[in-house]
Amino acid sequence: MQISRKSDYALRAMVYIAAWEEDKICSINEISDAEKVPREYLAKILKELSLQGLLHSYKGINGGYRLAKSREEITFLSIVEAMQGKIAVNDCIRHSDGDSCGRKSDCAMHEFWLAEQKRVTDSLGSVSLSSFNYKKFYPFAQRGNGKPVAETN
Amino acid sequence: MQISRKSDYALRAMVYIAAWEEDKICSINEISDAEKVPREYLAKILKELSLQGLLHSYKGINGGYRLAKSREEITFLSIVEAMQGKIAVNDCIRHSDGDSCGRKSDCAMHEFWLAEQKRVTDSLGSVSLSSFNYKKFYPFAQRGNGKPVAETN
DNA sequence: CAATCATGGAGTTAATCAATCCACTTATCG
DNA sequence: CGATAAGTGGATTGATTAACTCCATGATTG
Repeated sequence: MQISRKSDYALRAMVYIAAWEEDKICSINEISDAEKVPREYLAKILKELSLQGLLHSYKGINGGYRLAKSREEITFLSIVEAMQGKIAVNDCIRHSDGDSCGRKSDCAMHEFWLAEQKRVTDSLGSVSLSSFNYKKFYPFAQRGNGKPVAETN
Repeated sequence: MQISRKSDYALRAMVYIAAWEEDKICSINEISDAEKVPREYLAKILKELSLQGLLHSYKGINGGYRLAKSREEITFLSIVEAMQGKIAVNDCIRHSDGDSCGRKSDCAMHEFWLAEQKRVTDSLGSVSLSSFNYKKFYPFAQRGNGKPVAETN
């Protein structure tokens, strides 16, 4: 795998959006300012996240993004995989089309990496936008139109 | 992190060498043939592994490499880190010089990645050349000059 | 001294990451 | 209607790195 900066930006953006009440629409500028992520790059990322079904986008003035699913449904794994494709700890695992790493079934490492891989995906898959504790970092999470946020978990 | 092919080759080579009795010297050619790793590339890798103190090298005819430490002392983590440097799951962790990812202490993700990181290093650090079950893949591991191998664990 | 090994350095190729620029469209508000 | 502020799309770039490859040199042993 290796969590790319792109995934990192995506996670930060999603966590940021999730910190607000559900119907709040966050613009690219707002997020890039808050998270100190390059504006144009972030635009691509948010676009991709909506293509992947994690965000809804709104055009025009007052446009922006909001979550397309509930916070519980959006795991860190789903965000990372939306950015980088399926996670793979190494080549041996990446092309798991039977012949894995070109060493067929006699690859001494394959089984080991599979287990390692599972450990990572399980871990990233177990954290969602509702279980992640963002309140600590986003005091505004309690603001908005009065509706407190993340009461769902 | 991301386990590079280089690390993968290094692991395979180390596992191969560890499968033999302790005083057996394995040449680059032998290992590259057995593990189907590009000869010249493997040469660099083995060189580096001996610079890192994991292998001893022997020049001249009948030269090659053997383990520089006991199998218990050589963990997968130490091999991977010899190849790629300290493992880091992402940028946020990589430059952990206080200011980590440029977001100082208010980085919402830092703590999370640190835990993730620890999980990975603990895991790779818990497997050594003596605990890894290579016998399954290397029937010759019982050959050699009669001394059976890996009785140490 | 010749064969067989490791060593060292330079160079290559391809891919990928992390952007950046800019022209275009869309929606709202006054 | 028309200015404004938003997202969209495409092209392009610069830096870095991964994964080699070539080859000339030097050591060791029989």
